[in-house]
Amino acid sequence: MNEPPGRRATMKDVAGLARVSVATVSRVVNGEDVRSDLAARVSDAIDVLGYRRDFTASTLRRADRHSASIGLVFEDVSNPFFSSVHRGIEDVARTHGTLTFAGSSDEDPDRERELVEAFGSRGVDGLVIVPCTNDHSYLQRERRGGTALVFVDRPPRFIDADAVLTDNVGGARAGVEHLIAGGHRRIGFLGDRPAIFTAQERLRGYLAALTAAGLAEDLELVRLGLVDSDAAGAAAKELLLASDPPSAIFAGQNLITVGAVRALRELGRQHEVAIVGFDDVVLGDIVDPGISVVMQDPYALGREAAKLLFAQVAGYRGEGRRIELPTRLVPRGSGELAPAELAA
Amino acid sequence: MNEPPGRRATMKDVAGLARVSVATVSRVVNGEDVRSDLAARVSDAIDVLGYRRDFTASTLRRADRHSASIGLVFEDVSNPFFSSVHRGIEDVARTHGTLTFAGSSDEDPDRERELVEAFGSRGVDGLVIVPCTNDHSYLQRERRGGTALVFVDRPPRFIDADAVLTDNVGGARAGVEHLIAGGHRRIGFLGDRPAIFTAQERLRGYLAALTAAGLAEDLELVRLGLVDSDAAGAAAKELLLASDPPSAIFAGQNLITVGAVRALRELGRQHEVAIVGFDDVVLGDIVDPGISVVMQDPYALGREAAKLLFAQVAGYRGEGRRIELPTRLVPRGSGELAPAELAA
DNA sequence: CTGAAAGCGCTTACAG
DNA sequence: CTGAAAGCGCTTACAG
Repeated sequence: MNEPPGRRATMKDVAGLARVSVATVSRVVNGEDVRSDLAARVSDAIDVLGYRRDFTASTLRRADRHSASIGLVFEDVSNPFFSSVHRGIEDVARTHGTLTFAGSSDEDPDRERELVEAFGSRGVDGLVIVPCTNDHSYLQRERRGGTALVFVDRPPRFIDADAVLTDNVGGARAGVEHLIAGGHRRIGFLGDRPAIFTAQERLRGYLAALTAAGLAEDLELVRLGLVDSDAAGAAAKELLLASDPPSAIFAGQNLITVGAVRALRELGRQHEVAIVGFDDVVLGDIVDPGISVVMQDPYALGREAAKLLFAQVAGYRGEGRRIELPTRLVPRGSGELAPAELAA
Repeated sequence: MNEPPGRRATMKDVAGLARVSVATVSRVVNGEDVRSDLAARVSDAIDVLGYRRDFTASTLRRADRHSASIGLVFEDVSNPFFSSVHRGIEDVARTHGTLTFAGSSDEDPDRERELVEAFGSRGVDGLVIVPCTNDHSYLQRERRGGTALVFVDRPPRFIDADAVLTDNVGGARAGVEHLIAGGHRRIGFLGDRPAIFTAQERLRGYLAALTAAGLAEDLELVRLGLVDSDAAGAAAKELLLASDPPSAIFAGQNLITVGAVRALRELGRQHEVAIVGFDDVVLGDIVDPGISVVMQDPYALGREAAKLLFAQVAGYRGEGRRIELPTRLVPRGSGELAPAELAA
């Protein structure tokens, strides 16, 4: 580590060594036509000096002004759902020679705005955002500055923008209908914070399934605001230990499913109480019983969002587009347990 | 989406509206002392124009030349291990007002170098890298340019740099010794590609445990190059269906553990063959039997790496430092199954 | 404290 | 095709 950090070579240095103008160096670096002997001298000088162009400086002066970077705002980069979205975006961005900034909002609106601000001040070409704010009109400023904008997982509010979503209502409804078809009449719902769009939608799907089957909704069976696995586990226990407990549970999200499944095991009732979860969970096929889930495709969510984003960067200026990706019900055992009355 | 993307306001625009020089606007933006009436005019103009400083342009001219951005090179941003490292780095970077680029190399040396190149040309202040190349001397160029550099999960080769690693040898050894203490004499090893440092080290730990116990090593029991869960599952089956099969398995990594556990279930032998895995796996406590693991702490790996990185950014220029984080053995059932001879 | 000027590293009209 | 000059948006000596 002992070498002093020397100054990085500049185009001027290269030009001096190659005895040409900086304009010529610029042309060589950018692959424009240059007389071959000059080009050779420039290439040699570049090698000797270990020169590399400062891309951000070039962005400042270039006609397109593209930074070839985009910013991603997730709830948490380490949540498997979002990290798959991330990878989907990265793979598309790579084909556009674009690098990705990523950051976690932790569902804090201030953090979200700070990230957008920081990305914006670094001149990103676009923003992919999983919003936690209620009002997204503040993003109008980025839009006016020419920044592309796509929402993923949750839709825009008070701004017209592209969005890529999962069919949350349909997915939840299919999961709950599956339980109803299995004979269940009392089905609990464990959900995330009601402020979160996907949590609302999945609750809607749950209620729609009940209504369609002519089942009364019992708000005693609905628990919201479950922020992590532990909260979900506690809520599941409460539900099951109450009088007139549900015979089945619909879990609104991966961490909630994990918590609920743990709770069932702790009560020793994993073979009695049915459960279907939204989102796949690792090892869900190996647990006994296997965990039935409504799968969504986070990688595709990211990939589609990135495609829309780069269409904007390339010039698309139409109305906000909306893509809704389907879900898939995967029965593995836990969702196929019969209610106790029938089993007996 | 219909508004035309207007030009972004510049300092010059603000200066014009506020009837001051751009130098004064710069001073206000940077919180330096400015006469209060001028400062007020500038603030008003900033609000009216929706002005925001171009941070990258300021980096070009600023004395410190810091871009307040760093680049992360992972194997895969969506692998739960790396995404936890990512989050650990992000949380420290945030306290330094620094944004993070992230990219996936997929164990492709060319991809790794491309990412480093791209980050470097965008002037990142530092690089945190999980290398897949054999020779890291190419990073000397970044170092000379003043870029901070920290290796995480895998050590530097042919360059002296800071590194944050897990005690892979000790962790694997402890896991295998646990199986030996349970009475196992034939223990299989399922490992990742032998080119990967952590795979080598964990194999070393496995062999060290055998040697210390006076057990002969049988290369028939060692399967390497398992790139995903499916490959690991196939290798596990092969091992168990051979003549003279092992009574226990040590799995070198989270995806391998998942594949091996699936294979055991498919063979219906999950209650007969013991298994210990390196890395925790989601729901590992819920499967029957629970999956015993050697846990490492990816979040801490990221956090410590980022601390070293920012120490360099702040001026540290000493020898390469090395931090090795301990592992923790977590028995959950699968690692405590007795060998068949004893059980019978 | 304030402003005019120079300059960070680069690209781009503009002459030649 | 090549080079001198201007300028991208900003900060920083330098005079006043």
